[in-house]
Parts: sequence; structure tokens; C-alpha cells
Amino acid sequence: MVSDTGLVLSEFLPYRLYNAAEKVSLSFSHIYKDKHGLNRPEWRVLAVLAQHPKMTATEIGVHTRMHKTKVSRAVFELAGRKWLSRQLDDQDRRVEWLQLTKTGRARFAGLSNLARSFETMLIGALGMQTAKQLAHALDKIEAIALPVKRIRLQLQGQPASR
Amino acid sequence: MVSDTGLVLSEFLPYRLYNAAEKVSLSFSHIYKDKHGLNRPEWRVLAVLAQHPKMTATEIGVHTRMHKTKVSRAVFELAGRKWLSRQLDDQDRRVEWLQLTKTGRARFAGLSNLARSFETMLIGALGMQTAKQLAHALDKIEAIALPVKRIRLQLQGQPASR
DNA sequence: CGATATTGGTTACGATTGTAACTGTCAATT
DNA sequence: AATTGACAGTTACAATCGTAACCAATATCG
Repeated sequence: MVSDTGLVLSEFLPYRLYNAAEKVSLSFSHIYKDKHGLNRPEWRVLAVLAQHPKMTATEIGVHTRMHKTKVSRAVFELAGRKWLSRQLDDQDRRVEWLQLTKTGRARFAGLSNLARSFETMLIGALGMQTAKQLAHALDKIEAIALPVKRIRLQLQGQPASR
Repeated sequence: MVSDTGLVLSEFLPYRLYNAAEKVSLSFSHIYKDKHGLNRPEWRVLAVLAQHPKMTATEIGVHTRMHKTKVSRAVFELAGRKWLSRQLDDQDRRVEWLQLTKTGRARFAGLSNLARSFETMLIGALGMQTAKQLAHALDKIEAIALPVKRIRLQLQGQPASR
């Protein structure tokens, strides 16, 4: 029989993890939001393209764990700003190769520095040891398999069941 | 001069933290969503009221770090299901005291057990040591002050400056 | 006491998001 | 080569969410 002492929400790990992530994310969001009016998907697309010069929207979705509609909208917005260019693959005209324009790279450079400063500040506030332990815990969370029903899982990299 | 090697998104701590939280939260959400059709705010209100028998909507918002409109909607929904009752304070008729009904408590009991099982599973997958380190890191994140501009901060519990 | 500010909670509206349907292109099977 | 299925990416629609405006009720201060 289970002792139904209830559940202390404020000590419940998923809850705490979520709140911490929201807090950090909210604080960090000013870096891309305030100056450039980017939202999170746009920031992520920018950051991935800065690191991987040529990618397709689908690849970006897999890499950033974002739904393809999110990616699509972010790409649309960034293309409108001329921060990235789209180029049809000539083997397969369904796919578009995306890459940052000079403007895009320039804008990102500044953001990138701010991002790293933020991370440094965060790690400093946590202390190096705690930060390392946190990173390690995140490694594990990324690695473990959690039950995910109902959701067709937007990152269609690996086939679920066929 | 800052070495602009760019930024490796997949190693960027805020990004990783957010993804991990989303992964865990998405997996956990099935527990309250699949069977009862609750959403996250509703789940939280339920859990807090189970722990603290009588609270006001404002208090719930502070405690769960949720915006008062979210709380308001969740309370509306749960009241509609008769999982909680509202009772006007007779000293101050603006405030409503909320408490779970017998139905609400009964429904929550099951959820609470599933929630604890989930947490146990998660901690098991992480390993006890990692889980403890994670909890410690989350403690620190909760405690530190991160720059938050622009946002009027929905949890008006503690005065920011007076 | 009366005007004004503040507070608890709700509602309206715009923005963001996810699901599903859709378009166009390629691949496979006949 | 024609049909069928799969896939890249977009669009439509509904649900969720945050901001701001709002309504009552109380507190404050002249």
C-alpha cells in the first residue's frame, strides 16, 4: 500500500526542473529579444546556422528539437530580415539549404558574445562544481528514455515503430 | 578581445536546461493529461491545494510561479468539475478561499501516486547521486538573482523595491 | 466622509504554439 | 509512364498563453 502523504509540489523534481529552466530561459531571452526582437525559435535557428553553415529546415528541427512548423516560421522571419538565404537543392527540389547571410552572421556575432557572457555569469553564480554536476545531470536526462505516448514525436530522426 | 568562435548551441547551458525540462515535463504530462484531461496549470493548482488545504488564487500563483490569469483559468475549470470549492472571505469579499472537494482529493490521490512513481523512476534513471546533485543545482538556480528586465514579474509576493 | 490608490480576481485581445491538412517533389512499384 | 506512397516545407485552425484593461471591494489619505 502506498502512503498517500500527498506530494510536496515544491520538492517535486519535474516541477523544480521546469521552473528553473523557465527562470533561466526568461532571463536569457532578453538577450535576443530586447535588442533584435527575436523569439526563441528564431534565436535557435540563428545559433544553429551559425555553427553549421548549411542546413535544411528539417535538420534544424532535429538538431534543436523544434517542431517543423516552428522552424518554418522562424526561417520565414529570418529570411524576411535577410539574415539567412534559402537555396533550393538542385538534386532534390523539395529541400532548401539555409545559410546565414553576412548580415545574419554579423548580428549573431554580437548575440553570441552576450550569450556566452550570460552563461559565464550563470556558471559563476552556480559555482564551477555545481555547474559541472548540473551539466552531468543534463547529460543523463538527455540520454535516458522517458515514456512518451500519444505524441508522434516531432523529430522524425529515428523511426519509432514500423 | 573576445574570441568569437561562435557558440555551440548543444552545449549551451540554458538551452540544455530548457530541453531537459521540456523532455521531462512532456513525459510527465501524460500522467495528468491522458486520464483526466488536465493541463499543467490545472495540475499545479490541484497539487498545491492538496498540500495546502485552503489558499487564495493569488497565493497559489505565488507558490506555483504562475501568472494570475493562468491560475484563474485553472481554478475556473476545476471548479466547473467540482474538484474544488470557492468560498468568499467574509472579512474581505475580494478574496476567495479555495479548497479541494472530496472528489478533488480523491482524484488527486491517484495522480499523486503516479507522480511519485514517475519521480522515483526518474531518480532511478539518473542515479541517486546525480539526482541529489541535480536537486542541489536547482536549489542554487532558485536562489540566485538573474537579470529580469521588462517583466513586471507576476509573483508580487515580495516587494521588489520600496 | 469622499476622492484616490491598491488589491483580488476576471475578461478581452493579440501573440505563440501544436495538430492536422495541404502543396509540391521525389521514389517505388507496377 | 502511371499510380501510389513518402517526404520537405507551408498554411489553416484551434488551443494556450501573456499583457493589459477591467470590475469589485478595500485601504489610504486629505
